[in-house]
Amino acid sequence: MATIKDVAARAGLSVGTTSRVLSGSPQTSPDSRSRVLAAAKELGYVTHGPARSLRRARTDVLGLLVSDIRSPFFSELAHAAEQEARAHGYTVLLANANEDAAQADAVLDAFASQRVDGLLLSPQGPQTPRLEALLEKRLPIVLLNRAIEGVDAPLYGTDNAGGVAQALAWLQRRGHRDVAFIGGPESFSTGAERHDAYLAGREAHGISTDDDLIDAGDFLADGAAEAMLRVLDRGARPTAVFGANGQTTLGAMRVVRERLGAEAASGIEFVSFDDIEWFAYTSPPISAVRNDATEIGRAGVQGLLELIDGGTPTSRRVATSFIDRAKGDRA
Amino acid sequence: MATIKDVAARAGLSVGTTSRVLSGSPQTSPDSRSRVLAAAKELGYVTHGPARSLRRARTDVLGLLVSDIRSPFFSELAHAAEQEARAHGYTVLLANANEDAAQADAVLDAFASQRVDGLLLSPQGPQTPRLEALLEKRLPIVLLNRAIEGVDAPLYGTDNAGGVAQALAWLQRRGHRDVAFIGGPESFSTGAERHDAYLAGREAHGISTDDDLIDAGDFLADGAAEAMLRVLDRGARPTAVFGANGQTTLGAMRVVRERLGAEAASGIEFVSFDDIEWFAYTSPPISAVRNDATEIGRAGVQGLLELIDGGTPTSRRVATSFIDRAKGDRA
DNA sequence: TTACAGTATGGAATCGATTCCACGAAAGGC
DNA sequence: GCCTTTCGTGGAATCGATTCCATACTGTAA
Repeated sequence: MATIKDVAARAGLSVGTTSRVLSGSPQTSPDSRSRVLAAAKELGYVTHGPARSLRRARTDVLGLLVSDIRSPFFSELAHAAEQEARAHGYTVLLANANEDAAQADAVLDAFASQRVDGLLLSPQGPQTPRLEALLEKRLPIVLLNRAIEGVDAPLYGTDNAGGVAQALAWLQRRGHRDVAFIGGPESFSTGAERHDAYLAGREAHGISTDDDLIDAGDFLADGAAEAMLRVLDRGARPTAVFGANGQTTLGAMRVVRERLGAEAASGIEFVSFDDIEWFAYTSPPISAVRNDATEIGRAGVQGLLELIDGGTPTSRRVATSFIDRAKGDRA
Repeated sequence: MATIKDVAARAGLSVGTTSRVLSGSPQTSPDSRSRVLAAAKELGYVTHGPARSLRRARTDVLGLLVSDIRSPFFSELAHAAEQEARAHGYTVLLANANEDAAQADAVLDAFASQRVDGLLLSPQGPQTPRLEALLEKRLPIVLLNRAIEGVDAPLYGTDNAGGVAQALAWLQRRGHRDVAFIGGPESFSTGAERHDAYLAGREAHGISTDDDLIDAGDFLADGAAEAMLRVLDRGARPTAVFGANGQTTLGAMRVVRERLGAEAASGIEFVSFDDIEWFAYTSPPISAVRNDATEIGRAGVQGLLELIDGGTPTSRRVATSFIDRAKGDRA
């Protein structure tokens, strides 16, 4: 591989001048500029990133840690983040934590060792020692989607309260009174926020305040199924079910179908926080609050870059949209 | 940030010895080992990756270039690749090419500059100059899922012929004779392989060889819809439709519904190359050949690591499985 | 003509690690 | 008890870039 020394030799100039040309310094003559560029091209020279990073004390690399890139929300977010980062000359290191604190810590170590310029973090559960160490070292960090207690970093996430309000408005429009709400874990800020917003808003939207209709799972299909089962076992017979995330709605739907039969199930309307492409294809189709993962990813990178540049970006809640898939009037 | 010099000073040893301890060289005494490790811990020392990379001429970073991480196939593949890489001490740089050659070239430049130790490439279309340059520089590269003409790199991908055979067997079992096949672009090796396998196998499975039943799109829903439309416009009335990838099947299904009505559509059986989670929820449910993206990602990384170690890994086609979602007997 | 400002350049120090080399001390062989 | 390995260590060179500093040169003003 050709180094800057080779380029300098071929151009008949010093490495100093060569470096200045290659990094676009104005302190260069047109003559040396053309000679250096020609030599670089002929040799197929590519800057040695690690060497440059060593000297400049920055890597132009951002770390992105998500819990699982396979989730549509995160893959959309990762796509947007990568595009936005690239548009600003940054490259993205990707890692999955798989909801496992040990793995998250290992990743944070690797990111720290790579000397990423900043971190996009979609945290799982609580604060970890590594994270604390990085914060102390003043590594620029932004949080995506979920907050972490005790971590004072800008947060870019869904407007959970606004999303729940959209769902409540829809439930009211559809004339539902007996609505089952299947929430997520209180330990996730998303779970808590959606739950709180629902409790705070239901009465104003003409929805029963009977707490028998409310239960919570773990944001996964099976946990949600158990929660839904508990609701039905309490004798509640809702006309609509509101799942606090995509998997939750699915799990709830499965149980309703199994316990009440497909016919009864198709008389019940479902609404989900989190839209999944194929909710249009279920029967009945599921209406949903759609997260704007693209905008969250983009905003997260922008905020992080601002932080890297020494600015003080502010957290932002990105608005949701509502996808109404209900057919016809309710009887 | 603490450097190895700080650690050495604190431990009262030279940087040489300190480095040996930290990188686990056997040439160290138990005494200096414990002193160095204690000092490192106290200072919160983290190896400076770029500096290490500069000296060692390797980065322990792999580049992963996919066309779009939002596709379920790629996000599953990326997840598996990242996990496998991490298990071997590597970190993964992720980039999306968005089916855009210019963007792919920009990414390859960035990867080259970062001096990734190897490249996992899910190519779009043909060879690009950058790729050629990297191959000439003998950068270890493996291809994922699609081949590129003229590029002699190990390929880890789906067993397209085997998958088509599974679909053909199913079509035969279900007693279909008039089967519409909506293919993908011939310029993609996946499109060409699936198409060829279908043509080669249909007769032996009792399927009509009428070419009016066959058309091709661009592997996207809209292009597939147009292809399906052409088939119907030719007067063909298939009892089953075989889509050469997930989006293709969806586009075809949409057109069948729109043109023949939902009732007629539900009498037609669909089978897709590429399984998508929610094919279970469509009506009628879609049977599918499932790609083992996880295994492809894992095998790709293993092959790449072998290549990096100077070995000569061999290409591998990963077997598909078949998800039969057909209900009951056909009349 | 002399002095001075402004540019372009070469040379050298530097970033933070790894690794080669040489040296002293301890251990083993006769 | 002397000679030869072996082992641990310190010091220095090195990786490939960037950037500071000093210098040479150009052109302008007094």
